[in-house]
Amino acid sequence: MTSSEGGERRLRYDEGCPLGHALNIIGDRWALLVVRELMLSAKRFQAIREGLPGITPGVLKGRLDQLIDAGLVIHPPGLGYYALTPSGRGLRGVLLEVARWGLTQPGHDPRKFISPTSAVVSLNLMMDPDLAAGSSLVAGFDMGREQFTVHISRDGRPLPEAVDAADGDFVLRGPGNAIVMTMYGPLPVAHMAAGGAVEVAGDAAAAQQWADMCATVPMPAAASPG
Amino acid sequence: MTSSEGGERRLRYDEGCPLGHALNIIGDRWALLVVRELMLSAKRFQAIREGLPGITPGVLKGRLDQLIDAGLVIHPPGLGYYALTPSGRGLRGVLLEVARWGLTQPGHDPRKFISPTSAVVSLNLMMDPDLAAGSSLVAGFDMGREQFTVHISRDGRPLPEAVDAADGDFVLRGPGNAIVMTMYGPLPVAHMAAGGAVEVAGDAAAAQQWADMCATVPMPAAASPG
DNA sequence: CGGCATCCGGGAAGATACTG
DNA sequence: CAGTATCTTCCCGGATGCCG
Repeated sequence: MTSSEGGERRLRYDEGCPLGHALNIIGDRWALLVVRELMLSAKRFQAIREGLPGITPGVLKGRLDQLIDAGLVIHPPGLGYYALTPSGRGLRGVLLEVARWGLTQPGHDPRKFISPTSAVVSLNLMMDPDLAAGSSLVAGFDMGREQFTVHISRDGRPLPEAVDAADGDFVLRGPGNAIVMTMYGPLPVAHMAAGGAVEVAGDAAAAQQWADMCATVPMPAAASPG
Repeated sequence: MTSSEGGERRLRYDEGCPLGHALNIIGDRWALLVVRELMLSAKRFQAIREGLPGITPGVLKGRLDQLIDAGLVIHPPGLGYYALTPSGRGLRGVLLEVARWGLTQPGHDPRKFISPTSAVVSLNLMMDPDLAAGSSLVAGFDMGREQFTVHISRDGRPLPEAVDAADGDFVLRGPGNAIVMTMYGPLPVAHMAAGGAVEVAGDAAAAQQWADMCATVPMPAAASPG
């Protein structure tokens, strides 16, 4: 009962299929969301909780133990944080593919809580590589406890990095929702800033340039004034 | 209680994140495996069950109802079969991405049951597009009740099709496991056929050519003779 | 206070038997 | 063949309490 127990005991799809095997490991409730929260940085128990509204300490502990047993997460004794292993980081493509499909499904409401990590990870879905390729813009996102600096790779993909203090050509400050609405919503950045949803520091034009490199999702009304 | 109930009532991750939204729809136990079974053809209740060892009628019915409510599956009244909608077929990439990751995880045992559909879907993971591109080979897989003919696209991807009677340059007959072991295992096709695991009809050399276009997974001992 | 362990209630999943 | 009915088991979610 040290914490290393319960590996693949439960939820066993008794199949040779790699899909079944994968789902034996990451098919449990909350599992993929826990992985998402750790995708960009190691975190302490409480920090993970803050990104997963509704999860209880017991369930989170259980899921973390399972992920540790499966080799996706490590928890160095005495240091008190949790981090992904290479196996866990290998789930990035899965996360993005599932989220990409989720975007196509009706009922998606971006006004609900969006965790800082989630907001930054979804950049990988929204940013258009063709538009972003070659850009040397650096974005900063300050969502309170969690802050990120995002560079752009040569082929136009965002390279997020968790930092202590967000920095870049511009910095957007606000909750995850507001940041997402500002970057992916139909309204210009200046309008969102004027509305008080987010605070823009640095080069406001650069912020708008960045938003223009991202796909636009329609907001379910109430976001755009008549 | 017609069958249209229970949409997103349960398992609600109350998030705006597209990942959470997706998992609200396909995060339930068995859900993705049910989708997999329908990926290549419409099926009747009992046929779906045969591809999901361990599922009980009640659970399968519940999952199908949920998928119907979510718009991923249709069940034309009176006809008695279930089929994917375009939304459901859109999960193909998710299935493959998850399975691809599953292949990298230790503990994967291809000797366990592999459903016919699963065996053919995994062709998308194992076939090397560079090796297969330009090939005009057509494979047939006869796994009893379920049979498939597989062409190869110009860019080297397999194009499976469920058929009544498998046909092609060669036809492999046997259970899913044996077919998978023959195609992706380290041993030559002729050896597997001699061992009685599978039966090869048609051009045996073509069958070996096909196997050579696929990646090889190591079998967990007992498959390769000392 | 953060990081859990424990206890309890509700409900989904598993097993089995049965019916239209 | 396509489910339904029932019973049991066990996970999830909520609250509380311990412990460094």
